[in-house]
Amino acid sequence: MPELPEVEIARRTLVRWFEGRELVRTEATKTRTFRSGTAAPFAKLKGPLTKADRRGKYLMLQFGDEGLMAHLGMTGKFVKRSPGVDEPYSRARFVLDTGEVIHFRDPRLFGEILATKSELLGELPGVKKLGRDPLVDGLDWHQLKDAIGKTKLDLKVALMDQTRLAGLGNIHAAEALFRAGLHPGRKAKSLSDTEWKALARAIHKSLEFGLSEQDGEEIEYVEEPGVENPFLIYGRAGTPCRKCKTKVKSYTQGGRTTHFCPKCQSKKRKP
DNA sequence: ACCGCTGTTCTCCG
DNA sequence: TCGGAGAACAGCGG
Repeated sequence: MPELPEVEIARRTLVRWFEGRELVRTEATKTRTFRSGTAAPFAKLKGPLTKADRRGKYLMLQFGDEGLMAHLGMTGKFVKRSPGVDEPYSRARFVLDTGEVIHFRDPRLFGEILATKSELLGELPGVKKLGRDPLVDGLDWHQLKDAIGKTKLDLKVALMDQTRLAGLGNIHAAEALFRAGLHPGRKAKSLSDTEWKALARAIHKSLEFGLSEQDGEEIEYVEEPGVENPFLIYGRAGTPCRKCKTKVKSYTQGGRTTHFCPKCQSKKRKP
């Protein structure tokens, strides 16, 4: 259920898994995962992983001239398994020269894989429309203001609009707003420069935190019983705010649940 | 049994 | 053209 940090970790993990290895063959199960394009280019993939890029929540892998776009959707993830071990909800498989298999596992099928010529990866719809990526392109407060400062959208909705800014999802948009002390329902165009600066910093902090949280040998997003919610505001409705103890509230915004602290994130503009 | 969900895209409407 | 709401995709867990 990935946002930028999880996708970036997936990218790094894939690079590690492919290091010094060759892709021997691919296998695809016929599902919605391959909803665009044709099967032929996917079947052709082989050899060393020559490039692994990420833009927003999209992964773009290259095996020489042949490329692969992968989007994890809500429940997609890559896992590496020993030969012969089957993986529930495996939608695509990458067999390495060691015999190990990297599975694209995706129960809900919101994710997508598309193979095409490497040079066409950047032209794919979805990829092409992406806005600035805070890690790949950098994001200072001027750039942030340029990206979302003109829209009438609610601030949180604007932050999640992948065509304006690529990579933030429901969690990290909420986290960044909490760190910046901004109400998610503020209009994006109403921010003061002080607030833009705070928000730009907060975005970087949230993403950094996400990256540090997720770093590990295996990409693992599964919530385990007893493991505490690592986020400052996301998923904390009804519990005391970590900063001020005020009861955290939530409401629906752009079809998604937004969590915020009414005291720390007042609607009042800070000049 | 019903609801919600770390996402995207589409449609319908004003 | 923009923005808002709702649906669709599909499985699982509370």
